[in-house]
Amino acid sequence: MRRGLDSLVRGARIDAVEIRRESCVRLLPGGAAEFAAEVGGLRLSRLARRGKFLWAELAELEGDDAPVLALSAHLGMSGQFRIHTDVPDAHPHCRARLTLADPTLTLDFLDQRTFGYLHVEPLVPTPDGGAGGAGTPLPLLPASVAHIGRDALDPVLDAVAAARALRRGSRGIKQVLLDQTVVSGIGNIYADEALWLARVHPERPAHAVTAAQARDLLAATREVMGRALGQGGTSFDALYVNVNGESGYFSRSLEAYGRAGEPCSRCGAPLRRETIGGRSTHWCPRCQRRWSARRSGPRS
DNA sequence: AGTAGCACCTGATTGC
DNA sequence: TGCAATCAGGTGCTAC
Repeated sequence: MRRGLDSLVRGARIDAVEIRRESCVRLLPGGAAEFAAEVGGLRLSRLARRGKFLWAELAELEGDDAPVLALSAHLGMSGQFRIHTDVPDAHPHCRARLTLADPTLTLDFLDQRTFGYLHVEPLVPTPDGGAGGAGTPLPLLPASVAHIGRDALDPVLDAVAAARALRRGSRGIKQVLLDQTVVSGIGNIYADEALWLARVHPERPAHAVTAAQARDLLAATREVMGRALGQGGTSFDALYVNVNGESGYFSRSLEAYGRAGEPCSRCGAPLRRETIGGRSTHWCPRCQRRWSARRSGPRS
């Protein structure tokens, strides 16, 4: 989504804002009026993301002052950005429409479940030195993004520190993978896929994960997310599409997620599904043991 | 401080 | 056919 937006809207001027559902700008005290007043007339500059948070730096039309504001967004469960070269009738789930100039485009924010939002906020320095996540490194992050950890695919991610952080606490390792303050960008599907690839049980307490497993998990996460990105994401239906309304293909490569009852491609055991921590969780009961397999071979 | 539980929403699908 | 229950890719707040 970031790549698609960057290639199409970078540099465009925001000429008009139509908030079609007030709650999509709920983080602003002044609501739709404040949003429109803040972003109107500014230019969408670099598009960046960290984890699932996406933003555009907002540049003044003239002068080359460093941007101090960002138009940020979170897609929640069902958010989409769609770009049109004309002005079509708005989709029923269209929550906001930005009219852009230079180039002339219609940028729609769609969100069926309305957990997503648009926001305008200052860019602030971050304790970790700041990097824009996968994509262009940035010195600053939007204030609401400053609390999350570096993206799993961030080239500047400290893998040693991240692996150590994954092993802290009593929570199941899947919960820790989903905790965006540890490493960001890992969602429910990618957590299940990474755990399957690294052969780690989702409920293993974080402190019982070995250093080698933590390294494997991080590597598996990067592998899975990198491959998914290469295939345009894991979209399976019209709710999950890129800026042109196209679906990704990674759902065809899933090994665990959504495959309950099907044989594990490694060992043939039927995959299990259970709700863990409120999230649907899929794993192979043979490859992914809650506790390490008993040491084999003779003891001395 | 760390963690579990729940609220926030709409719409598609499933089951009676 | 109709209606209610269930489920969905995420985050953040509150209470313990």
